[in-house]
Amino acid sequence: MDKKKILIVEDEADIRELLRYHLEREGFDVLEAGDGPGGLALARSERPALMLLDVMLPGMDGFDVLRGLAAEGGPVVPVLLLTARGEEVDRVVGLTLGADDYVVKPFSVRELMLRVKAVLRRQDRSLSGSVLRRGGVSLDAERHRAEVNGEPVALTATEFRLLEDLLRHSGAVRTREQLLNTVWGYSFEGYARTVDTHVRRLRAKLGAAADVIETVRGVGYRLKED
Amino acid sequence: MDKKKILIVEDEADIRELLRYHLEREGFDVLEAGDGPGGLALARSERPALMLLDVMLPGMDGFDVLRGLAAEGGPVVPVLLLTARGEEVDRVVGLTLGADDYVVKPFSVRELMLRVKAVLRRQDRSLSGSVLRRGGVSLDAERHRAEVNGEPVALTATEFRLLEDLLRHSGAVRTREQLLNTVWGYSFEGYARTVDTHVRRLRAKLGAAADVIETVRGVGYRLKED
DNA sequence: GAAGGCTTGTCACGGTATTGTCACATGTTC
DNA sequence: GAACATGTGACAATACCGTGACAAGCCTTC
Repeated sequence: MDKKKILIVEDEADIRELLRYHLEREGFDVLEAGDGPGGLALARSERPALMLLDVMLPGMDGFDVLRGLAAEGGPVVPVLLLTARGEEVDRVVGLTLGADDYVVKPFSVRELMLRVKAVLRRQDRSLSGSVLRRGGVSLDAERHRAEVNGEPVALTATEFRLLEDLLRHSGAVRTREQLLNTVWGYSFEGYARTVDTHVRRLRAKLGAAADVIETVRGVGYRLKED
Repeated sequence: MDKKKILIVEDEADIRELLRYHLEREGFDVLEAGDGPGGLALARSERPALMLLDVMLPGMDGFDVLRGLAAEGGPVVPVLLLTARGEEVDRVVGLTLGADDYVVKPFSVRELMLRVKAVLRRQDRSLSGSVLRRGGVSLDAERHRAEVNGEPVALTATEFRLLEDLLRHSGAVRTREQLLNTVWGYSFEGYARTVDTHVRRLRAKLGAAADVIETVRGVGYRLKED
């Protein structure tokens, strides 16, 4: 799972543009639909991680879209509603129909982004427990604690994210490129072999369990399977 | 155990409807009142497990209701306050007057439900009241009071909310972003390092117990585990 | 409503842990 | 052994956090 997909359903092109700009800057993949039926179709085919849904749409409005989603029964698409100010009743109906949250227009971009992340975080958390294990290594993302054979190990922020990424992809090879993108962020432009150095430091701190990180020559690194 | 009763005191019928819908879906018995006196009467006669109380009510407002409850002396009814955005002062007054928690409107339904359950859980667990503890630090949300090794400590509103958030997530790392979102609110647009300053002030006031707040370099802050 | 104190958000500074990069050593593949 | 990939040690730049200071806002008090 790389970039998360976010679907914007909004009839005003300006606002779509604005949202796309900011969402992409945050590292999301953006899909757009200008009306209800288009939005439903994309939600169905692309299964976005989140849908930003305008209530006021010509023809099939936001509520109809929500009903359409509910009618399908399949995996739920989280929805963040965009409502115009003062549409009190609307937000009530919307939340009743299964939206996860809503933002009132005109919204501050910053606030919207925060809510987007909040909804996604909730989603993530409900999916995966926060303690990762493999071999003698365990890592608690929420508490930001790492242990080797029960002994706590002090990792720096980068080392922690690196180990977390490897653990989340246990058994799969991670190329230096992939690691740079997820651990360092999409905007990092640097020496690919920086990864090597951090792997080294991580191995040193893991001590006895250093060999859980395998080198895959010519490709990248991988966490040893059980 | 039969269903728990929850009383909604709120003048807007839409919102009552919304809350009833979701609460019943979660398996609660729902009672409604459209004004303060009605709410008080129902609280008295039905002894609900929890009361969702809007602050802005015509005539007798939420605070008056809280005072009314306090005046009775009898078994306490837990209260979750619904306040409008920006009524900062209200929160403090409300918590001082004995509310257990508050939610800022416009709220996300999911968040509200989580808080409802949190308050009920707290109630179940500790008949002794909603006191959070860790190390030598104890914090009584109901009375808005904090103690270190039995000695009362005077905290400002922000310090209190900060410590409360950390205590509620004991052991988990809270990033500056998360803290800004929950302690300061989504609409706060400001310097992330404001958090640092408040942590510093909090630590200073905690004196001997200052080290219960751990710094997790590159990530955020965390409350020390036992 | 003026004065003063308290609270709060920002900022700049400085020490320090962390981080990225490089040069070179070592290892692997053919 | 050549060509290439990864490991290692060292080092300078950077990021990060704690701290002191300050101004604006707010509340209380007179």
